Amino acid sequence: MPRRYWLLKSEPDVFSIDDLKKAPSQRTVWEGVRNYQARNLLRDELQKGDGVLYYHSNAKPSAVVGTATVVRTGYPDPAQFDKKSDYHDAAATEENPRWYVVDIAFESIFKHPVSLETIKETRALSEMVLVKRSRLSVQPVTEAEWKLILRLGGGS
DNA sequence: GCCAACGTTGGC
DNA sequence: GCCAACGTTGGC
Repeated sequence: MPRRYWLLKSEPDVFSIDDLKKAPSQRTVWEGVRNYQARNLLRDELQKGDGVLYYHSNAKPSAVVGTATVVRTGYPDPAQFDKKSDYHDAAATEENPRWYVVDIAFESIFKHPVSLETIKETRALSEMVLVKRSRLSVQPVTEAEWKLILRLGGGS
């Protein structure tokens, strides 16, 4: 399987790319996804080594702000079993987990964040899931989209 | 902070 | 299985 590409959304107030850069080993568990379609992608599709566009949603401005790498494939989200967590799910059990996570590692912060506005204005990016189905928080990205966004981001 | 879009729940 | 009610996301 060749390397694939994904876009992951996070609100910077909750967990920004700077938080990822400062995290231990510059890694994090991508916890808290509570949408079935996104869950299926995390559980079944994201592979070690895949590229991640890190997107800040609910931000000023909302933008792709850098990149990360998948470093561990899907496994049950520990937070669903944690009664004290905001992400606790009473219907989930260790035998029958409902939600999944991957681990990602920091890769780069763009010199120039690629804003949603720019993405909408760029014809070659107009088919991105981000534009078409804006609410999905884990999305596939094509290789062409990946390359163009990295170019627009101007490196790290 | 508003609210449109969209996903989920649950009664029937 | 339909669909109204409700909750959440996320751009603006």
